[in-house]
Amino acid sequence: MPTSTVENYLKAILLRSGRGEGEVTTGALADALGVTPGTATTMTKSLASQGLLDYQPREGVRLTPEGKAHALAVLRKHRLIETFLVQVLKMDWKDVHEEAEALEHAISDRVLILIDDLLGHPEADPHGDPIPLSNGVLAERGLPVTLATCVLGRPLRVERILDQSSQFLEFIQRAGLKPGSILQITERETASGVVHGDLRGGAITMGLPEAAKIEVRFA
Amino acid sequence: MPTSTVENYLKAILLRSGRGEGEVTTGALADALGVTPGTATTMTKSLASQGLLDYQPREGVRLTPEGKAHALAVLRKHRLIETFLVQVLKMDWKDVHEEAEALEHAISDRVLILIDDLLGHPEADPHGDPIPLSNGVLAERGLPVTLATCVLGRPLRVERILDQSSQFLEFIQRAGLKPGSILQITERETASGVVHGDLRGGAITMGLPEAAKIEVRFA
DNA sequence: TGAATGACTTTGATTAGTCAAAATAAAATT
DNA sequence: AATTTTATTTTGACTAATCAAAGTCATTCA
Repeated sequence: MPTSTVENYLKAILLRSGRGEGEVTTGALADALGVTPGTATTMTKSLASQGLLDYQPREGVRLTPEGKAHALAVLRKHRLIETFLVQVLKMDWKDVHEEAEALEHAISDRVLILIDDLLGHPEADPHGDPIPLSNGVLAERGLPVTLATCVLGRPLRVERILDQSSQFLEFIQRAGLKPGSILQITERETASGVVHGDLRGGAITMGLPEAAKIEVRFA
Repeated sequence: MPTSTVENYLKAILLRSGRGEGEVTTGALADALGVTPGTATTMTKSLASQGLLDYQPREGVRLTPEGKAHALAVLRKHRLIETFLVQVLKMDWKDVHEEAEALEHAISDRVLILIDDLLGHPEADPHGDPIPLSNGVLAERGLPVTLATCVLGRPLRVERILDQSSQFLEFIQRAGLKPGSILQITERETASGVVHGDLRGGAITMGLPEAAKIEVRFA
């Protein structure tokens, strides 16, 4: 029974060790968790001694199989809870991340199964992020296509929003870009860093970094 | 933002300061929370210094208005969560207490309002315990009538189960004595400590201490 | 009334998680 | 290559919550 602090560290490492080589620096961890670098170093050493991750001083950390299993279980809880909050409690889309952050450490496996059943075993949460299966398998797709990299002039469906900050989600909601929405990109000006698109309902404009946070697929 | 430990102390004090004079001894608290007496003393002093309760050494503690408001808020969460787990997630009756114990510290007021709406503002949880209102009013009834004190031969409706241990709840379930059930007591042998009753479905027998934990009202 | 009993409190120590600031190592710059 | 910058680690200290064991009261009981 790891503490919620431990769970948060493991989850943060999992989310940051993407498809790349998977080494996460203590500095990045400290940033992600809002603690000082020294604290992150201390904690990683402690987690390493518990067998949850491998740690080479000044190199970074990497989850062990055991640590990864834990992290995936927490991520599964988080995403199922988000889905539950939106679909059953009709909670506002931009608030669910924060709520799930607290609940993921308090909900038992027993309750999680009931929630999963009630929801009909969803594959993705409201942001379009895939929900790990209970056996720890996370359906990771190939290289993601985003509004910053997609071809111009073809209809696209929004698949996933890669930034969970409520500020960004509010923009997404205002612009009508939730997962499932259909749009196409008309112009991309790399030099000025601006992306233009067409959406049923009107034209949209956003910056390149923002466009890179919206994953799409051919509609 | 009190810690969950603080919330547990406040709730335990509230539940134990019933209608009596309301002084709870540190020893009783230690028992209730499963800590050593010394720990309970230390904590009560700390809570007193935070203005959540009044503490006279070797006398006991009593909630201040502020402490009581906190405690009632936690109790409201606990009982609404129990109701939610049974009614929405169809969780087994005897498991909900334990689950709610964890969730009551993690669920935000925002989510609680949504749950309360979804449930239609229930007045009592599945055990029949009254749910405090959001303004802190707790509908306490007069002196309770239980199977240990009720008259014989009259139809009664089970109102409330006063023991939340899963062992006892399992007996309640087996016997068909959930809140709402109708029965009558046919015989009470104080000397041998046994109570006999009739229930649609058959006769029941239990000990006096057990009978005292089942609150009833004329059907 | 004067010990004995039991309840409560103190004391000293421990664990988890954290920070601030000093120390060190590696990388970048000149 | 020497120096500066930046990232990381160490050190010492702190808070919340806890325990074990020693100390203190007040009450019973003889």
